[in-house]
This record gives sequence, structure tokens and C-alpha cells, in this order.
Amino acid sequence: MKDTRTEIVNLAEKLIRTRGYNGFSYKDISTPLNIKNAAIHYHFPTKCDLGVAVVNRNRNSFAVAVKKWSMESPDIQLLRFIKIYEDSNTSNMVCFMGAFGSSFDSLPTELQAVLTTSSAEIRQWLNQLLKKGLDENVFKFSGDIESQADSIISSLLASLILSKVTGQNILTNVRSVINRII
Amino acid sequence: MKDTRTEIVNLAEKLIRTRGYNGFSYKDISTPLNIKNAAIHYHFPTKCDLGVAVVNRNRNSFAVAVKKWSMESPDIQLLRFIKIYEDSNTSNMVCFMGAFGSSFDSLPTELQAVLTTSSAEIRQWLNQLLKKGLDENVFKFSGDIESQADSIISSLLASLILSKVTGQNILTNVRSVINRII
DNA sequence: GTCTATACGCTGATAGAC
DNA sequence: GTCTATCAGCGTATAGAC
Repeated sequence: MKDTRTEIVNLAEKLIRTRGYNGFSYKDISTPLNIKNAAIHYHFPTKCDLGVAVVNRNRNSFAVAVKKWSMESPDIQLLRFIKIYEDSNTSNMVCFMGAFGSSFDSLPTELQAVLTTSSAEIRQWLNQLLKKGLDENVFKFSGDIESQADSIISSLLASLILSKVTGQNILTNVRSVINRII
Repeated sequence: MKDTRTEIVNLAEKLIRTRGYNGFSYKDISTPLNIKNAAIHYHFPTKCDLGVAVVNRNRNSFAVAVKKWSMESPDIQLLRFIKIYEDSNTSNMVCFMGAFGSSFDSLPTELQAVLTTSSAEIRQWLNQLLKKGLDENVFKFSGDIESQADSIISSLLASLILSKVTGQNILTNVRSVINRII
């Protein structure tokens, strides 16, 4: 028996990552969970608070995972990172950055801020990983690290979106990007 | 003096590509244009019709542009394609595919269908361009054409979204993807 | 073509009982 | 914590006058 708060965030995340932040309402959460809208407002006073909670849980999960991987080889870590997106693809969801990002200008300032912070954290981690991989001769690529990192993140983020639009699995092509550097 | 219909589509496109399909209302169009909501409904009976009009105008513009470029060298055509996204970035907009795609499950079926068709058209054009470039020894890359095409589209689409979230110009990194094949 | 007027369900949100 | 009750405003959409 999970607690209500967690179930709300679970469903909110799923809704956000399939329908977008502006594409769901409190009813879409309260009805399936057999609770009332007021119960959601008890846990999350505003919709913005709920959105921030979804982002922060992702930030925390990522931080925990990354720490757990930290002793592994850079190429293994990179594959684990990609695995996150593969799992998202399997469950027909885009990543939370893509979900929020494409309607960025419509979001509350507080939500925008936490998204910007989160993107910086992910990019910083990948930058450091690529640098480590280069130093250890596990990765091989020319050009600067930042471009390579953004290229990888872009491929992953966009593949999830394009998989929805095209109806095909686009993520498989990311492998070719990775194979070029490993 | 432009006609109202065109001005409606212009503003709708801008709103969709900054706030998402579910992030704007008729009021966001009628107020700036100094018309009433009913006037919008005269031109576009439903919001879905308006969304479809935006997509179809993009499809048409693309088809016209591509035809105009058709006699040019593949590398020039590729740079012109990228220029479209650079212009989007300058005006702080994501591409229409990214804008609609990340909230795909919330869209009316008709809108989903035209988006899927549009994505197929763009991918097909780029596939043919890459093939032509390979044959003419203008492009050099290993791996299959489809993966390379999707990789380019992904980089462009995601760069626009990440530019919004990070507050930085991510699109510059696409150059490194292109430089690898030209 | 554009207007006024109107419909009406839904939206996020609050107050107060239990 | 969750409920009932209630809210004002907004959402898309329609009918009919001009």
C-alpha cells in the first residue's frame, strides 16, 4: 500500500511525459486514484508545486544513480545513462526535459528555474564522464567535450519525441552515435 | 494589410512553438489581433483545425523550399536545411515537430496523423539527400543512411528545446555533427 | 467576415466538516 | 489526510444579427 503522495507524483509524471504539463488536469489524477481534487491540493497546493515535485524527484533519482555508478568504467556509465532513455521509450514516454522544454514559455517561473538547474546538472555530469573517458582512452572523439555531450543528450531527447511522432523506434539510431566514440 | 486568416495562423504558430498546443487559448490570438474569438472560429471551426493548418503550412513551405534547392549541391542543401533551425533558434522557437511531439498523446487524432505524415516527408527528403551526397562523394560517413538522417534531425530538434531550457545556444554544436560528414 | 450574446463543462483553487 | 461544497474564471464552441 503506497502512500497517496507518491502515487500522485507517479501519475503526474506519467501524464506530463505523455501529454505535457498543460495537457493534463487534476481530474486526470484524482479519478484513477479514487481521491478528490482537494486531496491533491493538500499535498501540492498549486499545479506548479506538483510539476516541481516531478522534476525534483527526477533530479534526485539521477543523482543517486550517478553516485552508484561512479566507480564503474566511463563506457559502462554511458550505457547506463542511455538505458534510462531506452526504458522511457519502452513505456512510450518522452524524457521530462523534453516534455517540459517544448512548452517552456508557458511554465511558471519557479518551474522554469528548476528545469534550467536540472539541465545544468545532467550536462555537467556527462561532460565530466566524457572527459574521464577521454583521459582513460575509453572514448575516442575529436572536437570539444561540450559539443559531444550536447550531441548525445540531443540524440536521446529527440529520439523519444520522434518515436512518438513517427510511430517507429528512433532510439536505435543513437547507438550509432555512441559507437562512434566508444 | 494582411488577411486575418494568415495573421491568425502566424500567431498560432508562434504560440504553439513557444508555449505548446495546450499552452495557448483563442484569447491569446484574438486580443493581440483585435478581433473576437468568433472570428477565429469562422476561419478555423475547431482548435484542431487551427493546429492542422499550422502543420500543413509548414509542410507546404518545406516542400516549396526543397524544390527550389533541388538543383544545388547536397552539402549546400543540407546547410540550407540547418538554416531553418538556426532561424527558429534566433526567434526563440522550437520546431513544430518538437512543439507538438512532446505532447503527442494529448492531441486530436487528426492532428497526430498529419504530424506523422509530415515527419515521414522530412525524413524521406533527408534520406534522399544523404544518399545523393554519398553517391557524389560530397558526404562521407559510415553506418546506414537512416541512422545518420535521424541523428541530424534529432540534433536540430533537441537543440532548439535545450536552448530554451539551458538558456544557452545549443545549436552551435550541431555544426560538429555536420562537420563529421561533410 | 466580424460582431454580440450566450452556453456550459472544466479548471485550479479554497473553506470548513470529519 | 480526505472529504463535501463551492467558487470565479477560463476554455472551446455555437447561433444569429449586421
